[in-house]
Amino acid sequence: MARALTIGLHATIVAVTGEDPRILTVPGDAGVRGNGALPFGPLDPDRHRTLELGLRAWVHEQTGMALPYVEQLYTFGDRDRALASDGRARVIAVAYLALVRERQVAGEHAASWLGVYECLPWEDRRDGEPEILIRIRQALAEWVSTGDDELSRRERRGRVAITFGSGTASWDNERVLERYELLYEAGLVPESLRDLDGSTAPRRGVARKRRVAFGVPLALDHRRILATALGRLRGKLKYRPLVFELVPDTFTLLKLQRTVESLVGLRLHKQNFRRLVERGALVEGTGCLESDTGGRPAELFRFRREVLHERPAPGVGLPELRAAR
Amino acid sequence: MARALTIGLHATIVAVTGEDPRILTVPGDAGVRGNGALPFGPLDPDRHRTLELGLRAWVHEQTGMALPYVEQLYTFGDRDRALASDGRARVIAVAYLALVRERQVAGEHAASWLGVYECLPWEDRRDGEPEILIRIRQALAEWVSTGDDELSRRERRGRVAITFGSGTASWDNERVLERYELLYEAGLVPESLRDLDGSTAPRRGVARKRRVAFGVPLALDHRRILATALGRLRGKLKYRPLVFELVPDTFTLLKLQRTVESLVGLRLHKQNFRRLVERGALVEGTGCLESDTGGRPAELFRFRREVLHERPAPGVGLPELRAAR
DNA sequence: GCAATAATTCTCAAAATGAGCATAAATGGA
DNA sequence: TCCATTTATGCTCATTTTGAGAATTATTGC
Repeated sequence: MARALTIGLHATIVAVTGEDPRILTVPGDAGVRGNGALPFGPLDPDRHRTLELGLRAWVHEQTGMALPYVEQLYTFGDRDRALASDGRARVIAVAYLALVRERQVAGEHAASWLGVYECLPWEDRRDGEPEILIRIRQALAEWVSTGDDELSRRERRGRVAITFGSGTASWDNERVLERYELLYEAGLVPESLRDLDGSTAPRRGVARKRRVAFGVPLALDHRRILATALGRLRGKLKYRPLVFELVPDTFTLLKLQRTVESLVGLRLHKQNFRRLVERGALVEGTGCLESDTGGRPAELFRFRREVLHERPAPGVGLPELRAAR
Repeated sequence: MARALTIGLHATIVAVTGEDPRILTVPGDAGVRGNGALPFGPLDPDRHRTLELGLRAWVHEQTGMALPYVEQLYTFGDRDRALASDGRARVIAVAYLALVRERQVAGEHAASWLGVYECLPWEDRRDGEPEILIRIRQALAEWVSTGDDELSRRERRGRVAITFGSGTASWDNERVLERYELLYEAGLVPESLRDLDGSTAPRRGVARKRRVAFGVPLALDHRRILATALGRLRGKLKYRPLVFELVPDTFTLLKLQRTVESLVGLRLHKQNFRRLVERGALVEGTGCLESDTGGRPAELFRFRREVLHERPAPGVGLPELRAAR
């Protein structure tokens, strides 16, 4: 009989608290769930009629949370992806992205919120280039220079330039996964070492013996899943009105902007942001005002759900997102 | 012991021949592979190091084809998705999209090309609205009117409007899957009937007893996978230079345009298409000319692979694709 | 040499984008 | 009370990007 197969259902549950994007994590078991893990559990072919229902069931069990917005993200199936896994079963992971409004976790559950940028600190450029990038660039330069031959070095240099930008070259805020995977390969992230240690067949091309390690890791390959989720979310924000899943029913335009900024990791031009949102007829004012703004009171808006039924690509939200200067 | 799990690896292999997008199909076994099927086979946890490698292995075995471009599409896991499947094992499908240049299938393999728009005829709007849409609209109108109560009818009407456009409302060429699923639910596609027949637990909400049936079906849920693939491809063409996977090394700009048009199902403005491609520095002229154009000879161009290393979002290709009038 | 057929170049108006200035409405001191 | 400060909101303006089409050029088949 061939090796057994299991399907893990994984949830990246994102909320934005204040100006911080967070994900919901469950405590780590020894080994498997080292530093906190995404909520996950195996698909039960008998109980779960669909993958998404199975995911919702596990999330509810582990965190008490019901998920209003869920979309499938990616299916991870590399043989060595679940090294820490006990037995010899091959574990495939189907990962989902869920968006919820900021809220407390019910007391009985051990789940807790973790800042996205604690895991991926180099992704937050709202205050300009974060200083950690200086050290990352240095470490990457070293990795480039330790390529075996000129060809390999050139290839490495190219990849660094595309993902992390070179000098003047620009930063593509959607390439979250590519940046993470580059760091992984360069051995600049604890997971690379961890995976190498227990592994009989080390991943191809992963550098050994490095000591620097950027960002807080998660259990297993969950930081990779998080990177996938953040990249997807950043992309989709630009053409679908997803932000509204993350803010309360009524909100000021600045609050909306801050929420978007926190996710895309960039500052936006205030007046133009407002223009976009209003031109797209995505929101409508409630007469009410929010007074504790620190200045002139701001009007409270609500999402016009109708747009979903009006325009064919209801989305936008934020087309042509670019950094404000 | 719980029910067994299997993972099927499915490939939607797209090529464009002349002005016709096609997919590669393998002959249908009795039952499981009724009208031709996408190439697929189960993941072998022992042999296949990654899902993608497993997919490539199966495709090569069944069609002799090596795949230059492959991307993961979606994972389908509904319990009733593989009704025709023999045993009681639950089959999850991981579907991939592959792009290849037009070419013959090696003789020894039974695979053959099938027109995408034979399966999804309502998706081709290059010559304006195809007439089949008249009949589809009629059938959908009937489906709307047979809703149980006013609420249900309104909801149905809304969905029809969003997906197939209502009167003046526009047609979103990316909503391929939503259109297919609507037809499925309305019982306007052979699969709905087929699935209902053998089913002990019929899908929720699927209408029974209809006789109209639009488009050529594929085995199992493969037409659903095809719809997913076409939608994804249409979306991605707009911001990534995928077309170049589908055309020969050198091509005229019109050939490039026809290839894009065939996939997006719309006509484009010739001069503007050229401007986009050239402004994006996606191509460079070879001095050579193609003479059998029927008029003035056209210059042959080639894809500038460098752009992948130059710009961060190398893509574009065709932003803001809209129908030419 | 002439009509027909396409490729290729240019124009031009309309819309969208990027950036910034100006004004309005609150607050907290002096 | 008046003023500096703070933020919301409204408006302008140069630049780019679309969308659409006219004009020009190079071949082929009579």
